[in-house]
Amino acid sequence: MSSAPIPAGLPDTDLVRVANRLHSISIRLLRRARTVDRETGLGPERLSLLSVLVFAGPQTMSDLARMEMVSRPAITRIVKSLEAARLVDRETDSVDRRRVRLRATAKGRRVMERGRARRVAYIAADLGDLSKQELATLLGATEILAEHEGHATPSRRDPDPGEA
Amino acid sequence: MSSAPIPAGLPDTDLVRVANRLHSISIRLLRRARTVDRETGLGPERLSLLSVLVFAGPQTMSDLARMEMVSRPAITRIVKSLEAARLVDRETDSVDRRRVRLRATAKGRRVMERGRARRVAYIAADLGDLSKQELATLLGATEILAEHEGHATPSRRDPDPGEA
DNA sequence: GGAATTTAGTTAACATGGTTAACTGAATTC
DNA sequence: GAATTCAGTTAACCATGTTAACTAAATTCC
Repeated sequence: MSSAPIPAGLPDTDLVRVANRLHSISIRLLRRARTVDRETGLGPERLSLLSVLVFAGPQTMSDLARMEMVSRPAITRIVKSLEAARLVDRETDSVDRRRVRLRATAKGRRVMERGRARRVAYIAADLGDLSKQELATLLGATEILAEHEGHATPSRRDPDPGEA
Repeated sequence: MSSAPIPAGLPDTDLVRVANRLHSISIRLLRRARTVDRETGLGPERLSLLSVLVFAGPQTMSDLARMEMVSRPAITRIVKSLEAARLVDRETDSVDRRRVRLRATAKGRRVMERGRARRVAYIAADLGDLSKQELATLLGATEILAEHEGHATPSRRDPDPGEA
């Protein structure tokens, strides 16, 4: 009963079984990890946007909207509040003056990094009782999945992964 | 470049590396899977609540609030809209008439199940180009993680390096 | 070169979901 | 049986999402 059943209509193959488990596991893992985010004083949307700027570097408003898969007005507002908190700053593009380049400030990077450290520490603590053997299997599996990210099938019209 | 770096302040052990990778992988996996949820016509909160009722069976308002980690008023509102859509129905507890038992309707179960099938199919398609060998590793890893769910350590407070 | 169009971003009006505080009514305690 | 506790709702408010309409800069095109 540790895993949810294969959804009706899908074949019970190894591939589907893995997909199904990864799905359930990811949901629970993130749900738990999220509980430590309170200490950042930021909601999920701001944290996510900040994380894009920290890990993917400076971006324009439209870049962020695409990456976060939300509308530009939504980005305008979130950026505004992050600027007010001095976590992000903006600079008008000197070539195309319509464009705005957003960057995480040093404070923004610090907040982000500490938040992620808390999450990862939390997850690690949660995995703490695994055997050496099990850990080795997980290391291999996460290697595969992380590698797989790079050449993920662009088969569908999915816009952009984007961190967090 | 496939995985995010270990957050500053954490030791570079296998355990932390696995935790870190699981974190990044889960974020990206769910973010992509979520894109197919549009077809359900429901937002994330309603879907999540419906999924609890489908997979964990009937629950009271307070149960749901606890499980979803939101306030009871928030649950009241979401349940109301799910009832309006005939995805959920309520029944007053005959013993304790303060309590309300919420259940997914047949329609609710159908919507939920199809939504999950779409997600899992999407993830499976995304993993489609893995080798037999890799798939075997993932199968083992997900088995470990799914098993591990049961006895998750309710972590105590982590050492806090002090934010600026 | 200048009008028309496209592009980047903002503002406005609105819907939804989160919160806390205050309320209603049922169950429990004393 | 009065006081308290408990389950759920309502109200007022804040944050975030949307679309439509706007401003201003860049580009197209005659």
